[in-house]
Amino acid sequence: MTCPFKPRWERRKDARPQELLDAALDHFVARGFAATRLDDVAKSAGVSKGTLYLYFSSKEELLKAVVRESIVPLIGEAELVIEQFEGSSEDLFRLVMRTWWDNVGASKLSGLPKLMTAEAGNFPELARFYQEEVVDRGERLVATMLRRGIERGEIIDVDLEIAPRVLVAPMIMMMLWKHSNGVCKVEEDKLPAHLDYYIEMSLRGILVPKSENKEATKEKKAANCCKT
Amino acid sequence: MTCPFKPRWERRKDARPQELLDAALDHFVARGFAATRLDDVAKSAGVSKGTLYLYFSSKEELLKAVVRESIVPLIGEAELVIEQFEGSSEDLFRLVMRTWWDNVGASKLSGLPKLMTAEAGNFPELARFYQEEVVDRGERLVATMLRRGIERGEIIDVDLEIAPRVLVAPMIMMMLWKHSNGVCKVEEDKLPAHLDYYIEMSLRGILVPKSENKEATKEKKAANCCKT
DNA sequence: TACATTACTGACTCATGAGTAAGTTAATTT
DNA sequence: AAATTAACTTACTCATGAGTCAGTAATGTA
Repeated sequence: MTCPFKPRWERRKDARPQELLDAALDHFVARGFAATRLDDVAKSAGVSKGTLYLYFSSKEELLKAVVRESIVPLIGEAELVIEQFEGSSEDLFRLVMRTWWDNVGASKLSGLPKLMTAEAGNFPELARFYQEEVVDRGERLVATMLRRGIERGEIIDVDLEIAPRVLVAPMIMMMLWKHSNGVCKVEEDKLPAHLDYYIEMSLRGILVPKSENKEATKEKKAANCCKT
Repeated sequence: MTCPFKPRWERRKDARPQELLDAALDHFVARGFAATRLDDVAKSAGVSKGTLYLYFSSKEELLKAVVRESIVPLIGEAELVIEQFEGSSEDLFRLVMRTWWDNVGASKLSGLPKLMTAEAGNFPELARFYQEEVVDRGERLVATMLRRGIERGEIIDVDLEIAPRVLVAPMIMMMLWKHSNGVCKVEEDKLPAHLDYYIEMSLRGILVPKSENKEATKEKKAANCCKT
């Protein structure tokens, strides 16, 4: 069983925390907080439960760390994109939503919304943290994008408190679907089509109608402009 | 302590199951499956844990019963509304969405999506049941409504598989917000405004533009037609 | 190569809560 | 009013898994 040439285990103080966090995210997302066993998390990370406790003082602290460590980098990037962008609101909206999906929705980080939805009630402090550092910041981000569009005369005069939430909802739902095995089984390969559809429909809901500028080429151009 | 004129407990075989289901829904929604104690559920229903086991053979069976008993009546009504409706697609859409919110979103049943999102992974059979009897049926319902509108020339030629999901997503999210304490704390009293906003924005996304029929009264009429 | 350090293990304790069953009391029948 | 039924309670068992800690082995140092 034991190979005489390889040590039974290695000392890798630096790598352990991140490996444990990765494993923990997987388990928490898959089974929920209460139902995940720290023995399993440790095993997935290739260590024993005792080691886990060297790096995280309790199950709850582990959960908090998972949430904290995985969201910090997410929002910053998108904020930069919006600041620096030069083109039309239409293109900016597409860019931001697609980038967000590529970076978050398509990665394992897409499990966070499910985790927070399920566990927010049991961890009020953690919920507040997530609320402030992810949800609020994300909404402000979309509001900024909309304000820019309104000022440029490209987006209708939407409510900057409500519109971001309505716009963001389908994106969050797509992430939830990915992780709620069986509930609303959107086939994995259809999610990109969903994304396009959602983006174009949302745009029709907020853009100043083209017909107010130009009279020709109206028809149903907006409906299938996603097949670039 | 014990009043000599009232019995310490009553025999109410008929009322117990529903009272237990109500209490169970509350606890499951608030804390998740694994974290709810059957002692607490029983206490909320005014009985002891032993009594609970007279009516439900296990914790899992209780969960299944909660989901089954609470969703059956939901969809049927809406299906009828759509069949019988005579007016425009615009009005039908508003009617269906508002009715759904009043009957489900505003009641404690709005906790079901959260519950299923969180626990689907741990209960595959239950997830399949919910998928078939709630999600699929709901999507078909919206698709029927859209098809009707397309045939009447009032709604653009949307994808009948994808569009319903995108349209329904914000509604589900509103229910999730209500029950994820702290995460995206939409103030309870703002939800109706949200609903209106969501409905009108969705309509702009799917309706054949007014300008194709009539040329005057374009401006931004759609933007504030929710203040009937 | 002996020694010191510490990352890591694994077997333990102990609290919790699901499920059980013997006993109790309300209601019903004779 | 005594006997019977069954709805309900209470006190129990037993499995599970979070958290602990004494011991072990990998690595660095002299």
